[in-house]
Amino acid sequence: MFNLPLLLVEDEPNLGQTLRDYLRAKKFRVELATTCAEARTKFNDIGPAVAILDIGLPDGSGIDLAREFRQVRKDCVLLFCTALNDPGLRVEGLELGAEDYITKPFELKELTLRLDRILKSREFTLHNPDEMRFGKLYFWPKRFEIQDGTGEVSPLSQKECAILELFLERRNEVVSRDEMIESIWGENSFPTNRTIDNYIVKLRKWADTDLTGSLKITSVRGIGYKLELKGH
Amino acid sequence: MFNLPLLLVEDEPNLGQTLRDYLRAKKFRVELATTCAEARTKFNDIGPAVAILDIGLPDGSGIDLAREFRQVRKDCVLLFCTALNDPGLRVEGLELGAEDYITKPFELKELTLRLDRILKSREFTLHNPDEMRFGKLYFWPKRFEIQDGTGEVSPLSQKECAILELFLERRNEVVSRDEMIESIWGENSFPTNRTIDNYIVKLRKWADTDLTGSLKITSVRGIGYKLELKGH
DNA sequence: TGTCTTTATGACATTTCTGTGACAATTTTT
DNA sequence: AAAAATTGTCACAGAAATGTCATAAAGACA
Repeated sequence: MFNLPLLLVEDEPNLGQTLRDYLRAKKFRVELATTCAEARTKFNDIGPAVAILDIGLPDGSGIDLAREFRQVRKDCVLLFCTALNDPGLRVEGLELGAEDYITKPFELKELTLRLDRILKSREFTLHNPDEMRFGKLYFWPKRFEIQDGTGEVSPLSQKECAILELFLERRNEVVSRDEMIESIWGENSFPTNRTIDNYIVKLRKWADTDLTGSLKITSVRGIGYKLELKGH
Repeated sequence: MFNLPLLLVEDEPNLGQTLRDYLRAKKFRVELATTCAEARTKFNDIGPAVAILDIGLPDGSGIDLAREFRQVRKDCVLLFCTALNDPGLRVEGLELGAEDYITKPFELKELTLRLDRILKSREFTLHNPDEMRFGKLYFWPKRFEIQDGTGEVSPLSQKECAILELFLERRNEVVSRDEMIESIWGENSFPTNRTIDNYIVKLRKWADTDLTGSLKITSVRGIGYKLELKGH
């Protein structure tokens, strides 16, 4: 149903894994991190639409983490969950734009009820973001525009847009040709492989301008392509 | 600004009055009740858009109260605030459709932050403005007039107005032909593509007078048009 | 009624997109 | 090492969408 990327940051292994499994059963694409450092890496990997953050982490505070995430991805749903029932902290979290703040102990059901409520109200926004960012690439789907690593903004055609959106929704994952065709051309249309390759050529023009060379469209022979950010 | 009717149910006099004053300062029309009985009366009196309920009341539970209110007024925003940090109760409250659940102690700021967030998501802020501005373009929808980059004011026809309004509501975003037709002509009318193109021609006459050339109507092939302000 | 505006449409030139083939480069298989 | 399969890239042509003008129908207004 959803398949939204979700980052779960929780240092207590037991709780973390329980939550992860539970959220996966709820059809989220969950990555679990146990430290701030790991959280940063995985944040860049999956570009989560939702982040559930423990506040007390071994190498830092979830609040600081949230602040960083906010800068990168404005529309990411932030949710704190912590044992500290400290009014000051709660205010700080909410001022940061956190969607919610759950105090331990809580029941799994409470978490999902709160999540459901948030997601319901933001369903449209989550699936129609104004801006998508990946490395130095900025993409504005509603504007049909992209900004490459050099800062130049260029218009995109309908198809270019659709393909780029696919790649950014599934960043770092391989998207097969069949999936592209089905989701963009529809089942009744059968473009040549060359057609897709050509759009890849075009998209590479933008991706390659990330001068660090960390953003790449890689071909996976016989399957399809992936847009990946290396070196994090 | 808001002046929304709000029912506050809190039996502790000190906290109740503080909250009431604070919320009044925030431009809510607040009624304070200290018992379930009083709450029922005042609920019927003011028909609140928001109800903030303490759970532990002298003559009953805020949860039961909420259940009654829900039946009468489905769209009322319910917000529990209580000293009991009981996961079971929280779940019960949220299942009832409560918008949020605050645990004491909390800061006033937290309450308003949460309120703001809820109200924002319900978009109480919608209104139709007298004046819309974009770049050097001024548009007065109620007067059917536009002022272009040269300062000249011109009258607009009904359709010109409607289309311009759409563009200004969604500035910088692509508006599809279908959206325009649906929102302006209605679903039963099927104007030719040429029809829309021609209105675009007319609107461009105004947009192009922004001599800096930063205001433009751009076509996105196969989709529609966008009115964009470049260089900002 | 006659004039003026609004609205819708058609004709035609122009632009842009899109898909494809040709061929080179690369990887895999034999 | 050669052959086969896949992918990278370019250029091109047909198709489709758009830009623009002229024009006709339908109202509005005096």
